[in-house]
Amino acid sequence: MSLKHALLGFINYGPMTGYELKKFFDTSVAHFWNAELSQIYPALKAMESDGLVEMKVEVQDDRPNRKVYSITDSGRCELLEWLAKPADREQPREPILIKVFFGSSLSKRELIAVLRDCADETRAMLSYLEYAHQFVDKFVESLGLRQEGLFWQLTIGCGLKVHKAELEWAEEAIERIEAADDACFENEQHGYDGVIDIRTATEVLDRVKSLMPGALAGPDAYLHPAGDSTKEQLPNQPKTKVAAK
Amino acid sequence: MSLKHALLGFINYGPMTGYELKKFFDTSVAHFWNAELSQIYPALKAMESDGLVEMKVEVQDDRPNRKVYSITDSGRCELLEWLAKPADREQPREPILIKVFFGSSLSKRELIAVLRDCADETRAMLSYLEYAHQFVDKFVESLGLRQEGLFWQLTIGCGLKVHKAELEWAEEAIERIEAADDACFENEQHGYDGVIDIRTATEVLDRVKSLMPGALAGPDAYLHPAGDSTKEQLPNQPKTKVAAK
DNA sequence: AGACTCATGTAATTCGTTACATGATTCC
DNA sequence: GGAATCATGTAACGAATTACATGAGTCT
Repeated sequence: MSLKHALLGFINYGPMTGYELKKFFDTSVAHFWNAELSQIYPALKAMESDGLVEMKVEVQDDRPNRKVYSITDSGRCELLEWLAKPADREQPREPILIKVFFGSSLSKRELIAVLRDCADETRAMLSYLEYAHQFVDKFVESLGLRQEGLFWQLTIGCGLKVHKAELEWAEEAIERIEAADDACFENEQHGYDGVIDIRTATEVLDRVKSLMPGALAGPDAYLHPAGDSTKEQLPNQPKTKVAAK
Repeated sequence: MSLKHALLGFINYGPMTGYELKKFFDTSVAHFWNAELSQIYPALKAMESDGLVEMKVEVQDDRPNRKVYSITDSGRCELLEWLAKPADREQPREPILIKVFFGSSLSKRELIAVLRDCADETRAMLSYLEYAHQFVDKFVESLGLRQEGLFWQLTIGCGLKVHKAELEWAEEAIERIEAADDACFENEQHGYDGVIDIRTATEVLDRVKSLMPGALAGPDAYLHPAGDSTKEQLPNQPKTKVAAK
């Protein structure tokens, strides 16, 4: 669970309330992690009963009381341990690619509209990140936190690089689709039994698979760790199934 | 819900069972969408009662019966409508960036190890995608489906571009961190009250925000749609909050 | 007058993963 | 003999979003 560790990370900067945590999330890690208050409050409660954080109520008369959370030794330990572990990846989910994948069902015009929209959103994201870059500079300067600045800017740099690549792809895709033969589109009006005979397709799938051993066994199959090279196999050396993880 | 529409997309190619759908998922869209059988089966049931697909049982004696789903007119309509709508984006969640963000708590060595691991996984992903590219070529050729090939390869092209960018970033980040001052690391042993005074930080946050109007109002604030330019505002022209979506 | 900020939450629902269950057949 | 393939599912759990609830104070 990354959320709890992200919260721990912020609380490790100094004691905070849930409300403040939400603010920091929105102004710093929003481009790669989001959290709603309705998720933060229960998470803090759970972390408290796990002994990772401690809570103190600050009474206020004009406003609702504040519940200030600070990190415990156990929490700091847990955080450091988690940070040093290799990061696990979330399953990527890109609705835009589903649309492109089944693009043959759309008209050329429609598919291009979808991609243009995607490109626009990506451009908006890039503007945001450029702004965020300057923002962090000013924030870091005002508080005298040059050390943290390096890491914060690295995460923004990642976003910039990746989204630039995405934008380039979308623009290229639009060009390629514009150049494509009209016969590629709106093919839903093929025969009623579908574009593909599934039995045949499944057989071909299996045949191509056996021609390209290891192919599509999942990206993990292509990992050849530097350390233990005992049980790992390269895709060109077929044997049994490649087990990883 | 993209899953149902992805399923519809495949069933639109031709009638299939849940089991076959899982196979097609794993060998074609796995790099941007995953689905478990335990999710596919209930989804198909729901789609059937929604009238998007029809089911016919194919009795088999040696193996369990097959439930073959085919798309209905209503389902095809729903699919086309969904495909033509602008794609919504999933909230990105990148645990690796959380680790980099809080990198000052780690030692230089530890942080670099985490990033190297990330780079390795990205390289594995790239190998997988290059393999997948060839796989699709052979598959498309064997079945005579040049039209679909264009779209399928575009999705792989996206993965290649984006992951290459990610890898480049990781390699650059490692260099930058290696070059960084030692004082940037393991700063958890600062004063007990934390690295930052949260009250001050919050004030600075607000001040920088007011200096950079529109900043960090979220990426949507940077969208200037070509069509209706009435209610949209650019970040340089501060007014009230920018509402979007 | 209306919206936004501060400050806390709960409840319902959706989406997805992991684990469990069954059982014949076929491949190594 | 053990694993994988074919073929169906259910149940429990976890993560995240959306909606609902409260209420004083401040800003425009």
